[in-house]
Amino acid sequence: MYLADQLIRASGYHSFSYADISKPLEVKNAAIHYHFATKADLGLAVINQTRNNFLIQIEEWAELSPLEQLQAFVNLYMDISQNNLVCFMGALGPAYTSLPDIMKEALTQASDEIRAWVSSVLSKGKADGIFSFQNASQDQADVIITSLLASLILNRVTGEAIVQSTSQLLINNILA
Amino acid sequence: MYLADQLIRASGYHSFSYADISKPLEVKNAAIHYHFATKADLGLAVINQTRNNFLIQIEEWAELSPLEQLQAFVNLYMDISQNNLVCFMGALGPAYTSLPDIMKEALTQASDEIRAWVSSVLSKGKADGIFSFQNASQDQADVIITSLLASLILNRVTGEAIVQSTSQLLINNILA
DNA sequence: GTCTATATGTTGATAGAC
DNA sequence: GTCTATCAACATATAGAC
Repeated sequence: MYLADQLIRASGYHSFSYADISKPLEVKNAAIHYHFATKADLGLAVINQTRNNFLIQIEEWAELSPLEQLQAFVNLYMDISQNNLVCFMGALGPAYTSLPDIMKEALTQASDEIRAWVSSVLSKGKADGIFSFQNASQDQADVIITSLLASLILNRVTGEAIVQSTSQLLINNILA
Repeated sequence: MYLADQLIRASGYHSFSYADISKPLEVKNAAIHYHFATKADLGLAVINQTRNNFLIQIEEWAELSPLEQLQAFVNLYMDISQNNLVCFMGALGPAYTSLPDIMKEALTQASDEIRAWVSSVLSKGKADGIFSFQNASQDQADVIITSLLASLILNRVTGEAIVQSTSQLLINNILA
């Protein structure tokens, strides 16, 4: 599970095999199939675990200010970049059309959850007077999410710390 | 070539096979190998063709104003979204670590070219007084590029027209 | 330049013993 | 719950005829 997650975020759903998981665990691939009948089941489990982790996180952040919540969200991407990975949406999203249906559904639900939360944080911050922006909260949220997501991708392609500069800019841009 | 490009932008380098190309063309896979000895050669050709197209494009845009140039750049993403694809960087970047070395190099060079051009357009626009932003041109360019790139990804995952709203917001944000 | 034929490896997956 | 053994399908790639 943990390994599958790392492998997916390292290079995607189609780039890893049961052998990549069973070998490091010093187990046979049949053992993996016992826990996850098909590869789609494994992929789905990874998505849903990530969704669940996110829901737990934002629950823990409930008492923070909108700015602190946004900072905490950005820090998720920082952590991922330090492991030289991309986020699960960036890893699975581009191959969306080639994913099993059950993974597509879960991925779409995940995007809904993330977008709704960021949007709500921005709305609250705007109402509190800490954030200031002209556009709809959802549009502003989408700019932040998409930029962070692809910053992780460009981090690896360019070898530069793109996510560092973009995340700072994105936050500064909406500070009142 | 054209087909390989479409297939890569549809779901990535690892998701298509020689059969996906030879069948629609009503040819045998050996015929493809004649033109591209290895799959890596084919992938490299797709990247370099895209790079070349981009260099030709910005050459044609040379006489436009910085704002028009930025608009033209954004329109590239609009066109891609209408075909329900992602850009080649979004398709190949997440799988970067699993790509053949020759493709990695070309992809890194492509990112350098794109980032440098957008950054230069923003610099010119700022000098001309049409653009206004606080941060380094490269950082501002990176926010725009990453947001557009991942907007195409989220377009497909969410089924919504994310790239429409984000691109408008990104341009409005830097207008003087 | 495309074909047939084939080599060689890997994939996800299953049956049945322990 | 993990093993051995095996499967069919598919992958990339090559040799040699036309």
